Amino acid sequence: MKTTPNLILGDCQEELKKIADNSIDLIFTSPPYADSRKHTYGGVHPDNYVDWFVPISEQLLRVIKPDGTFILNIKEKAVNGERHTYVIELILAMRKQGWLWTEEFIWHKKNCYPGKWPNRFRDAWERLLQFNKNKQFKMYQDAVKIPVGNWSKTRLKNLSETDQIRDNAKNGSGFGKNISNWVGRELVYPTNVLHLATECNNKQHSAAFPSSLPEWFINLFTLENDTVLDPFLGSGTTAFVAQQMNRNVIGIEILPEYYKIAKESVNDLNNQLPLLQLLSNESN
Amino acid sequence: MKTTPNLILGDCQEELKKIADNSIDLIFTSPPYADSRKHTYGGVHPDNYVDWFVPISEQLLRVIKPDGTFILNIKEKAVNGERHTYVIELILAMRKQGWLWTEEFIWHKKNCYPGKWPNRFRDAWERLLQFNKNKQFKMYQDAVKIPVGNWSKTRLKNLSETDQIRDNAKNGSGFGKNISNWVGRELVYPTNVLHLATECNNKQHSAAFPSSLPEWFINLFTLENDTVLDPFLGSGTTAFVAQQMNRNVIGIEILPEYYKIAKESVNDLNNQLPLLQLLSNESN
DNA sequence: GTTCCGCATGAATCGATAG
DNA sequence: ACTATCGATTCATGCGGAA
Repeated sequence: MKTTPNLILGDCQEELKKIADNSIDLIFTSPPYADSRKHTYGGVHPDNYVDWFVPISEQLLRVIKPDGTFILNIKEKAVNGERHTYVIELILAMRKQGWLWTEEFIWHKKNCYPGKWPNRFRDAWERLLQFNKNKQFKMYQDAVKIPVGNWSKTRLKNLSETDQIRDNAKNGSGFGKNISNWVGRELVYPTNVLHLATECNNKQHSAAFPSSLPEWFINLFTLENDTVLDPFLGSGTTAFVAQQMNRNVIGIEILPEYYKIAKESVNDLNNQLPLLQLLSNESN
Repeated sequence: MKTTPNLILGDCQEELKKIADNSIDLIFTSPPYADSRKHTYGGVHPDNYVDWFVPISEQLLRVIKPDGTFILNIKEKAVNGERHTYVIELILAMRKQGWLWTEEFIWHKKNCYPGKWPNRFRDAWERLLQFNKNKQFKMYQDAVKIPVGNWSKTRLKNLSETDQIRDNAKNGSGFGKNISNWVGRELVYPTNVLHLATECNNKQHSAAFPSSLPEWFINLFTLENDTVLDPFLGSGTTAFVAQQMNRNVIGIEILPEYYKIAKESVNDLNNQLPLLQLLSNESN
């Protein structure tokens, strides 16, 4: 039974306090990056980022189930010619709080646009930090198996490497269908590097991450009817995907304009459920 | 003019002291990972790793030129179900020494070690931490340009005006990336994600990393006749490649058996220079 | 001379067992 | 209780031999 998503307009620092202890199976979020969305979120300065986040992660530690998982999508900015250290300092601070730093996944952004700076290349990856409350946690590895790599040797030899990797892209034209033919063949477990396009399907608003990113972790760490929390909802990608996957959703967003977008996108989903579920099945 | 590689048998902690200040253009090294090569290197315990490395990085800071670069290939182990924090603590410690943490490249290992565990997937990436002495450093970006991939070719073809507008609005920095500038170009700059396979199958000496890894950074950060240092030479991949690329080489290795392998491989190179240069040109 | 198949081999990690 | 060792698990790669 699917419940209506619980989308909350408010400051997550306050709203999280209203959530019960040990009630969340998965937290997936992409907090506002330091100093980037200055005009929208008030712009947390990199030097203050850890102090700003630690009270929030303390609440997250309280509300997550003992066998739940927290996935934090984050990447440090280059400040003054250096990578800033607030992310790695945050890891150390959260461990002091009691979080276990279980793993670090890499999101390799395949299709970011070319760019040039005198002293660095395009940043094509982000961290997906996995934190847990305990060493034992739920993980459904079979839910994210991928086709065995041998196909590159045998069948798709003529295709270029970039073409072969395009299986993750949503624009399932062309080779997407070819790959689906091989899915039934043999499946292997993936690695801790995710190849995903940055493209977002939503035409109106650009999300911070593609829907396949939360989708992958929701599959990996939750079952249907589990509860997914995103304390920095943004335009609502996590909530939309989780709802689509028959998970319970709690989302918190401080900005009315983003909240409105998220709310509408989830409402659309509820109204058009049959169609969208069909599409989702097709894309699998 | 190429000089004979200066390969030194000894403890780099001592041998580094004999190298002149501000004399090295690029340091590329892959130190023994914590607790791994126990049988060979004596196995630095993860908890002691930072204390062990800091005196070495202090020497490296002394010998590197003001506009030189230090690339550190490293990855934390999983200890007790968690990723250990010695790598991120090392970054903080080296910054206190005066190093700038300029960038973090990702080496995505296409063929990583197999295995299955209840709580994690296979580890398919390693860090390539870039440190510099000053904000201004030498970087020859054109030397590592890559042919534009098929994906971006098709993407650029289909690029609509709204796509450009949306992208400019997204980063909002006013640094509008004019995509049309890239149409028709043969070569583009790479990103900070490197996609390489490990060379696990070389008969005699299986290197920790493929030769294309040091090759890429040597191209990026040095010119011919510059000096490359590897204080943990191992089987000598860095020295071999640097010598092949007409760079001066200093390599330090503490273990006689590895030292011997490195020495022989570089000697082979010197004797068969014409052939190997031919091969190297062909592989480019 | 090609292509194909079999096979050994890794910067691994966990859990159990032994001292 | 804490540390050290060992077996089981798993897959991309490149070599060598065979068709």
